[in-house]
Amino acid sequence: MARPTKKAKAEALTELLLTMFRANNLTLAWGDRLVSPVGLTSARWQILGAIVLVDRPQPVAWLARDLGANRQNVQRIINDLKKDELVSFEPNPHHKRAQLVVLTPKGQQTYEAAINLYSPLVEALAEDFSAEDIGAAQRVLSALRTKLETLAADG
Amino acid sequence: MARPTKKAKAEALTELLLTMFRANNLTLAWGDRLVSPVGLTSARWQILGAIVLVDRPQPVAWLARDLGANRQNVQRIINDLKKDELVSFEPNPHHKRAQLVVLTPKGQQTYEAAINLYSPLVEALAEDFSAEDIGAAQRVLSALRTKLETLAADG
DNA sequence: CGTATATTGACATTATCATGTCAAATATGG
DNA sequence: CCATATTTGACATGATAATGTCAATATACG
Repeated sequence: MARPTKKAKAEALTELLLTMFRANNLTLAWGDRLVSPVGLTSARWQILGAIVLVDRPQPVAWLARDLGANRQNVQRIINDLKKDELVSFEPNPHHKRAQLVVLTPKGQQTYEAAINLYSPLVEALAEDFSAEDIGAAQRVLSALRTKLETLAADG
Repeated sequence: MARPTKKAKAEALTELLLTMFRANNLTLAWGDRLVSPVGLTSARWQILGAIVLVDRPQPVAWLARDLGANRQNVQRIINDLKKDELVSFEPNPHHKRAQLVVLTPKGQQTYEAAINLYSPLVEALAEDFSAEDIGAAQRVLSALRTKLETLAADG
């Protein structure tokens, strides 16, 4: 049959989800190895990235929401980052307890070093794919994300 | 410029990876909620699926390799599944210690119940995507997986 | 057969994640 | 202003995952 049936599409999506689980874990492991020379892990790197990406410094709970992650785990990792002097807290004029998280110079250097390790490799990796396929994959996964976020919120 | 530059593709891939992290976590959480009525979790469900998919019963270590997961964690989960009488061990003619993992009738029923919960939802979810986009996403992620598996093995 | 190597399950340890609770601080609605 | 609900960081606890080690077993190779 030319037109894909409902079931065929559902099976394809199932296969995609299983592939995503694998690719996700492999990517995290790859990231761990990649940035370990600068003392980071995938998790710490992601959190540094979240801090860099926001326009203005935010408290931990906001960063956690941005990341779609657990507030408590983000807190723990950011506390670790503070011990390593990669981030520091600065007073929040709007909230006495919820301090703002900012990168220290060391934190900025570390993040840049991670990016410098990452950039050439992701460029090489991207060579293997067409821009169209990457775009299609992005469409599917971000739509999936939106859908599941809605489901998680409502129901 | 019409032709996507190296950097543009690399940025698109980076964005895709970040989306994948989110979609992966949301999918696992969704799966946890989905199959919790039958006493499963995403992790237990995946392992049951691996047991079902293989033609012939396999020992724990082989299943772990199939899943690309930790041998020890799979062992722990399968031990839990045995306590719940969803799987049982049967003697392996080729190996005295490495027993073969098989589903019990209760395990089969539970797995089928999970599938019955899952099927209509994944069909509904698949409606939102074109078969072409799903295929493209599958191509990208499985190529990514292959690439990273190679890197992990060599490097 | 005999030896070296690899595999496997059991066990222990540590790290990471998930979840709930609490008090302080803030925001909201009268 | 007051009462209530929400947010936030701190803390505790249990679940899950990652990593290393060990003895038993199996495999490969002379």
